[in-house]
Formats: sequence, C-alpha cells, structure tokens
Amino acid sequence: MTRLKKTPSRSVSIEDVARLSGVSITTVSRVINKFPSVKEKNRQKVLAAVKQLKFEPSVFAQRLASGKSNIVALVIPRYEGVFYSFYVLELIRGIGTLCEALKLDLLLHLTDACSSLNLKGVGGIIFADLIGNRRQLEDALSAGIPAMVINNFVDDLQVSCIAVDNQGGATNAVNYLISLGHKKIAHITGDLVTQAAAARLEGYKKALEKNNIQLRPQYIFKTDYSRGQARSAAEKLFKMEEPPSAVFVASDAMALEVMNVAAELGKNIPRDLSIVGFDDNPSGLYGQVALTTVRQPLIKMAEEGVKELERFMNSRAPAKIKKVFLPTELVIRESCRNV
Amino acid sequence: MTRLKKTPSRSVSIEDVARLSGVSITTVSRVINKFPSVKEKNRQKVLAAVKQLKFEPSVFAQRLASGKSNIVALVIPRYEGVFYSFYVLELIRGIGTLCEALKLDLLLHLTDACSSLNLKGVGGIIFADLIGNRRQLEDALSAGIPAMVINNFVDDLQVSCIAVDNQGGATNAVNYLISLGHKKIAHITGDLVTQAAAARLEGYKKALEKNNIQLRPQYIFKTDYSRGQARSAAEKLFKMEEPPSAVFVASDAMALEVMNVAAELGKNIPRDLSIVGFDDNPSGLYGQVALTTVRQPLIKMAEEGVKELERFMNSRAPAKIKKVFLPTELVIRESCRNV
DNA sequence: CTGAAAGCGCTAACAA
DNA sequence: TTGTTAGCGCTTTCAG
Repeated sequence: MTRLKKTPSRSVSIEDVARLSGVSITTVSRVINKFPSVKEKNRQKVLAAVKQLKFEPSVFAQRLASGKSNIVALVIPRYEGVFYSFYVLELIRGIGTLCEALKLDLLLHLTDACSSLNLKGVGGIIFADLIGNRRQLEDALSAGIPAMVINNFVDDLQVSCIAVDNQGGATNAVNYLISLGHKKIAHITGDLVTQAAAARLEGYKKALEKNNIQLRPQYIFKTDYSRGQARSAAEKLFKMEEPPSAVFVASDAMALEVMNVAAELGKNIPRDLSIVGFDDNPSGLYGQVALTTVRQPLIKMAEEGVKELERFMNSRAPAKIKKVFLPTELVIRESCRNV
Repeated sequence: MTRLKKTPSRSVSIEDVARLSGVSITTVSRVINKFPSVKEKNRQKVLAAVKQLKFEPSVFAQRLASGKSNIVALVIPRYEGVFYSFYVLELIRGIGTLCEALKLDLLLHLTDACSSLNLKGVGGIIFADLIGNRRQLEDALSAGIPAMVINNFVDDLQVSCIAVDNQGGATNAVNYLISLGHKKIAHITGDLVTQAAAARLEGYKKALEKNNIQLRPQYIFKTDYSRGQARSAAEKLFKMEEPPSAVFVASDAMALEVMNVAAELGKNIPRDLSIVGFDDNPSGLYGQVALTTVRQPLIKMAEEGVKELERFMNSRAPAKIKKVFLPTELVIRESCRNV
C-alpha cells in the first residue's frame, strides 16, 4: 500500500485553501461542491487559492464524511469464452467512456461466480450478463446498493435491466430469409448458457413456426461461440445430404468462419448459401461479400445502463424499476440471395 | 451519489465490534490488520464478533486514516482502433484477474490523451501503452505515485516498464522465412503510431539486412491494424508483377484476412504464399491451415506489471526501476513452406 | 499486550 | 451568506 502523503510535504488540504483565501473551511467546501449560496467575490478568492495550491479534494475524506460514493462497479463473470467475444469489449468501451465523461470511478470486477464482491463503498453496480452469479446480484440488492443488469433480462428480481431483444432480432433475421424464399434454414447457435444465445435460438424457432416451416433438429448446430466450433458446424452443414440453403448464425465472428469454410470448399456465398450473422461486428464488412447481420445496440445499452444507474444513485427515494428491451436492426448487405 | 448508510440502520462499525467483543477499538483494528501482538484469546473474541456482526471495515475510513490506497488505476489510451485489437482485452483480462486475486481495486480509465487523470487517491497506476499520453505518465511520476508502463519500452523516463521484444520477435519471424529459402518477403505493418508496430517493422528490416537481402520499399504495406487495410494490402500484394513469396504480418487478425483474400483469389497457402503472423491469437488455429505466428506473452506481461506495481506500492523506499523486455516465441504451424 | 486520545480531510447541521 | 462544531470510521502514536 502506498502512502498518499509523503512525510515531509503533506499534501494540500482544504484547510490550506481556507487559510490562503481568508474564508472558512466550510465556504471552501461549498465552492468545491458548487453551492449557489457563496458570494461571487469569495468564490473567486477560493478558486484562485485552489488553483494556486493545486488543491484536489481527497475523495476518501469526501466519501467518508458525506457517506456518498461515485464508484461504479462493473461486474463481468469470468466464464470460459467471454473474453473472445466482440461484445464484452464493446460494453467495456461504452461504459468506460461514459463513466470517464461523468466522472464516475469505474471499478472493474472480473469475478467468478462463487467469490463474493466487496460491496462496501461502491455507489452502484452494473452486472454485465448474469452467468452463474445471480447470488452476487442478490447480495447487492439486499445490501440496498443501486444495481443494474445489462445484456440480460431479469424478470424475477426487483432490479432494473436493459437487454437486447435477441429473440426479436433472430426472428427478423429468419423472417428475412424466409421472405427471400428460403425454406431450408439452419441455425448455428451461440453458447446456450448465455441468455442471448438461447433467445436467438428461440427467435429462430418462432419464425419457422409462424411460417409453417417444420423445424429440423439436424439443422440446429450448437456451439460455444468459438470459431472452432463454428467451423465444425459449417463443415457438417455443407456435407449434409440435404444441405440448407440458408443459415442464421448467432455471431458475426462465427458467420465469418462459415464464409471461410465455404470459400475453402469452393462454395459461393450467397449463391450456395445465404448467411445472416448477429452483432454488426465491423469485421463483417471486410470480406469479399459483406455480411448481412443483426445490429445490436451494445454501446447504447452500455450508456443507458450507466445513465440509469446514475439516476438510481442520485435519487433519495428508491427509483422506479425499469425493464427494457432494446430493439435490433437488420442490416442487409450481400450475403443473402433470393431462391 | 448514493448514501452508503441508510438513515435508520447505520452500518456496523469497528466500534460495534469492539463493544461486542469487550475490547478496545484499537485491538479490533489490530486484529483486522493482522498485528501479531494480540493475545489469541482476544483475537478469537474479535473474530467471532466480526463474523456475528458481518462487519466489513470501511475502505474510505481506512484509507483516510492510514493514508494508504490499494486502488490500481489502469490507463488505456482511447485511440482509434485499440478496441478492435486482441491485445487490449488480453491485458484487461490478465490485469483484472490478478487484481481480483490480490484484492486490489482496479480502476479503469479509458482516457484520451489530453484529459488529466484524477490521481489523488490511487495507490498505483499502470499505463497500458503510451499513445499521446506521456504527459499523464509524467504527471503521475512527478506526483510521486507508483507507476508502471506495460507494452511500451520507455527509456527516457525514470519509470519501470515491461514490454514485449517486438523487434526480436519480428526478426525471428523473418529469419525463419529466410531459412526456408524465401528472399522476396513482404511486411504488412500495424499502426506505426504504436511502438509495437514500429518495432516489428524495425525487426523486419534488421533481419533482411543481416541476411544481405535488399529491402524493397514496395514490399512494405502500412496499415492501421484493421482488417480492411490488411485486405487492400493483400490484394495489392497478390497483384504485383513480382509478388513476394512470403509475408510477415504484424497481427494475426490481419494475417487471417490475408489468408481470406488468398482463398478468394484461388491462391493456396502456403504454396503460393508463406505467411507469419503476430499475436498467437487463438483464431489463427481455426482456419484451414493453421497460422505460423509469433507468440507474445500478454498475460504474463499483465501479471508481471501488476506484481511489480504492487512491489512499488508496498515499499517504503523508492523501489528500484526495472526495464524489461519479454521474449517472444515463434510458433511454427502450417502457413509457411520451403522454397 | 492493550487502550486512550488525537487526528486523517472533509461534509453537514445549526447558528449567527 | 457565512462560520462553528460535530462527527464520518478508522489508524496510530504513546502511555500503561
């Protein structure tokens, strides 16, 4: 642990500022906290002293005295595979950038499900996904700490959440393929331990059902979101006696891998296979044929999550709980064709 | 800002524990901080009370009173493109996981170069890369805050750093190609604003020079690490009147894109082109032909960085500065052939 | 080995 | 509009 103050040169405190500017400590505090009641002249004196002394208030003292915290903890379950996904980084990026702007301290917790978080001192918590770590969420809730869940719809707990409408997105994607005349539509799932992947599978099924297309179990390939498993799935798919004419893939990264396999097998996209991905990962634009995909508003989800949490943190009364689904958008590019 | 304590039920403090266990506050504090001098019997009483009351010390009070902080700030420059790289996520993962284990609070700062960090209260800072934000580092240093730089070798500042031997890695890669008989070796660079990409280019040049192979400027393709630019580079490369027989690519992601382009053009890897990447990104394993690459110890770099920083934070005396290069490892797989 | 007392730097009533 | 006075919850001399 580092000593914050060196023994000889104590760092400047609010008292030094008060002395230099000739007002009381309280007044300095008021200026710092932007109380409107301070006389302009004093404000100026204090501000000048602050600048001259390069004073920065001690956050610890502030938090101790006020009982307030502007620390936001972001909890990411460290399950196998999260770290090879497009979305975690997008989420971190979105949350990190907004916290930076809002002057919130972002505490990153990569937890496994069983460890318990040190909740004391954090002002609010954002749970990114919920994979085996519901207990951590329940702990936070029962400790009365403002909490938010993103990328996961939680309907059985009193907590705000903001998730992507994965099922709707998947349904749209498959409906689109159907509208193009496809009947033999496969699906390469993500890791079904995640809510998102499960919902996409559900959406796929719904779309087929609504259109009276019989579901063929052999057209569903379960994976863990990895490129490796996407590759095996694609290889099997192309080898089927009755191969599908289209496939809806649960992530762009996997969809790209399917395209690679196709290229290696001498298949043409979209002539031999129409493909729709999910994510709107920029990588999808770079291939020879641009990938049609479902855009999910990750950055928006991250930002809304932070804003909503901040609302909680600032409201004296327990804020109203909101559970929202963010819509997706089908981005039609070149990887599908009419049949 | 959230109130940490509800008005009615004050959270349990050290005083409650002292009262319940019948000793002084001081003794409780000693037990918490594992002072050896407490009588075993008292220790037990205190520990029992702590458990019964579910007491957790307030980190703010601790920090305020002791002047110590176990907060580690991770500063990542938010420059265009970092967030599409393999390495940032690896770094976050490595650092996050270790901090979790070491009970250090990880504060994530995605900064732009010009904003100044709120350094007050952090116990130590890790700078991941240094891109336009040297001033932030200098500020930290002159504020006397323990700091570390990772993924960037800094030789003109009194600061410990731990970087990957990118130049050596690149040289090895190119030497390997040369040993296979290649003379016409191209290089697709990364974003030369990063030290890593610049060093890899340097290593490429060194290897050619040492082997008396004349450098051909038209064989060097500058990119920003994006797949898009890798694609254009690859397309140009294949169209050259005298195309190279091998290419050293500054990242695996880009190398994979080169392979995609090759497949689309009906070229075979490694028959028509030998490829070496950089990163040992797991994606490199999934293609039809596994990518030969240079493995860089990202997780190790992250972990060493945290450990080194902790050493700083714990030593009263200014710790000795270390500047280290971590070696890379050439991972030979299937994407290169003899000529 | 233990405890009393003095802060750490700031905020928040309450007066003035 | 401003200042006085208590703390916030813990650590740390310094006596005992």
